[in-house]
Amino acid sequence: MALTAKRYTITAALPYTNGPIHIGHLAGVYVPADIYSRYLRAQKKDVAFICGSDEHGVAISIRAKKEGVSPKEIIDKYDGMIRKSFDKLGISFDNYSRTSAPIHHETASDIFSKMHTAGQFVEEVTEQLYDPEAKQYLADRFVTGTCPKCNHTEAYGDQCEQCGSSLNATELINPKSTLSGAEPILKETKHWFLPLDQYEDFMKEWVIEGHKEDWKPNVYGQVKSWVDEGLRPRAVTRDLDWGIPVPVEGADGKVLYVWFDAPIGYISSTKEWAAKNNKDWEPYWKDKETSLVHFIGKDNIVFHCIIFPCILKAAGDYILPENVPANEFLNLEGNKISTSKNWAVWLHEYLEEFPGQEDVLRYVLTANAPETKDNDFTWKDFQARNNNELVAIFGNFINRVSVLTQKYYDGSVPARKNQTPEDKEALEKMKAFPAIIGDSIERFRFREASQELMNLARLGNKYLADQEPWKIIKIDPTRVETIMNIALQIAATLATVSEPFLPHSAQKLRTILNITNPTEWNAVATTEDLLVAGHVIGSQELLFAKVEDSSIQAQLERLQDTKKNNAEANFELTPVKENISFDQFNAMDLRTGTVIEAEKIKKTKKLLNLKVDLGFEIRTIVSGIAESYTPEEMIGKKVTVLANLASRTIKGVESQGMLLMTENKEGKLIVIGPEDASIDNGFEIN
RNA sequence: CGCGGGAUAGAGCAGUAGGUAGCUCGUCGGGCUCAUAACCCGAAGGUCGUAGGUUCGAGUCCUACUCCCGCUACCA
Repeated sequence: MALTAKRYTITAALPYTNGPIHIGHLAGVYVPADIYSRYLRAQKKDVAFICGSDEHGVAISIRAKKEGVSPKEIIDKYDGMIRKSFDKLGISFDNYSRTSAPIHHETASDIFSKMHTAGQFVEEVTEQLYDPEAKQYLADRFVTGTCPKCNHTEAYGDQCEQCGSSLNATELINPKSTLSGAEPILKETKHWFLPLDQYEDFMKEWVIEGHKEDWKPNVYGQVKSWVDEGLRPRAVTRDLDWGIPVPVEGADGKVLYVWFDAPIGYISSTKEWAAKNNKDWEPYWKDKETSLVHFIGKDNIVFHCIIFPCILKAAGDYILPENVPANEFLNLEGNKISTSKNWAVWLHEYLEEFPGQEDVLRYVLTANAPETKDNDFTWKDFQARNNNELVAIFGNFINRVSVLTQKYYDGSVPARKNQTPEDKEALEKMKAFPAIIGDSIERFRFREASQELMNLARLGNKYLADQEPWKIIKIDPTRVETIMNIALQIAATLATVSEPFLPHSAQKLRTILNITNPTEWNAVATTEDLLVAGHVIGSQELLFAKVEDSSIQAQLERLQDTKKNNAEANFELTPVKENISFDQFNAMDLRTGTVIEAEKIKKTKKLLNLKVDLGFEIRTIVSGIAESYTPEEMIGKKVTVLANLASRTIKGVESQGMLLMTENKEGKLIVIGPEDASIDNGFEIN
């Protein structure tokens, strides 16, 4: 146990107010952060658990434009929704702020100004692509056009997904802005850069040397790779109209980059909290005896482990994070969670559909948390975890104890008399649990901690099964008093140690046991009687409810519907292209052929290397269909080939033609080929 | 392309100084009946991603490769 810090500042990644909260966010960040914070409070530590809505950035601005509303309407909607659902789930933030709040604008501007005055930024004028219609500078990703290498017509400004080449947006042929469709122009713009290259020594000493042992491998490895590659200056401003104005003269139309302002949101949220509670915020960010911990998802590692710490370092007299326990990602029923595809379990919907079962979600997401690698959330697993663990092990133990106590003693806790070695062993094991669970939590192993919690309930069940009070009561009623007393002590221990994981259930359990002052976490091991003899427990009720097949079925059906709806929504016939002359048509040489060999091109997602028999010769053709067809499926397939397309070398393979394909509603590519078996290879199509 | 993480029983995971492969759920068998058909005991089930190497001995160290995820591209 090494909770030596004087106080703790715990942050959870600021949710982006571009959509509601889903299970991925919860499993990755909010549930573990909440368990950690609740545990620290149980340890009587001084804790500030800080979060807030992240409301700036280009995505919100674009979304507002598309929906024809103001950015404020978007952020107000989701900020409200997110707050409410967090609250219902029992995420115990000490303060939840928002980056559109005046205090945040002040704080972020202030930090920027100070750094600017101290000469901590580098100014640079660069040429960037600009959409004259949308009146906006464009990130590379927002430009599409024809790939100069493979002629793919839908290459992105940074990379062509067909041939895999990295591109510069300026290289694209016929570039188009994805915002307005206009052709982007180059325009000069000035930006402020944080010279991260000057912080390499600092990063090496602080993380590479200093946190080799205590940071998670995924976090440490990621940081190390960045530092080893060499850090480059990073722009901290953007040309946008939505965000915090750059507080420097001549910076009209520029705002702070969201990744500069968002983490500062932790500081402003702390300030807001301190002001409300008549506290001083500064020790929580500046006192060396404060332990700062950031809970985030893996996509955020570089910002929280490199950029933000460098900002804190540059801003002066701030502390650095003690640990950044980033989690991996959670998938849903085998597919990536996606806000835009509505492939998610939304917290606000869950709370309505599973009323009173907030803790079930908390438990399932903890027990199956993506701590070391991506994990999969399935409704079947959700049901199993609830019915087989929470209900069958934890809930059932409590019910057994409560029923027997009511039955034998009218709810009054009996006294402990002569103890057998088994009794003593059970009590000893029980007393060890707070430390065991605490140790796991302190090492950020929440999955393990939740299993230890369950093991305590198992201990209770086993003790009852071994001692068989329902049998002994007929032979030796005095002995049963001791047995039930011990079982009740275990139940009371559960009431204490389950609180960080299952706060609602812990409360319910306290009601069942009629506990008003629960034994403190660290006192369990030293307290003789958590429930004293004569204490009258409350009325019997079930701690957890079963999840029926029907409600799981309903959730699965909804996901099926989502898939269907997505397919329908994305289905859009492209308009007919401009007319071409007969000669142009005639210029294309289309031939029938048969695939005779097919293999996946290594290190690519989509490419197959095909050998196609055209009758008069065998062609090598590279085709981007690997996500729709396996090599085995392609072999023997009749296909249509554009035979006189200029050859291209893709991934080192010379492709001599192109297969004709179409795409179905699900996005699967379908080969267009002659179906009639009488058609031989090499025949012309016209 | 580069870099990081992961790959261990049907599923989810431990295995962090190299020495006979463990846990939870599920499955099968048994016991019990206080308990939400709950609980307790036992069994089956793994060539530890692939191929080499170091070693008396490798899930654990080295090399190469394969697959999944992420970062580089503001989705935790």
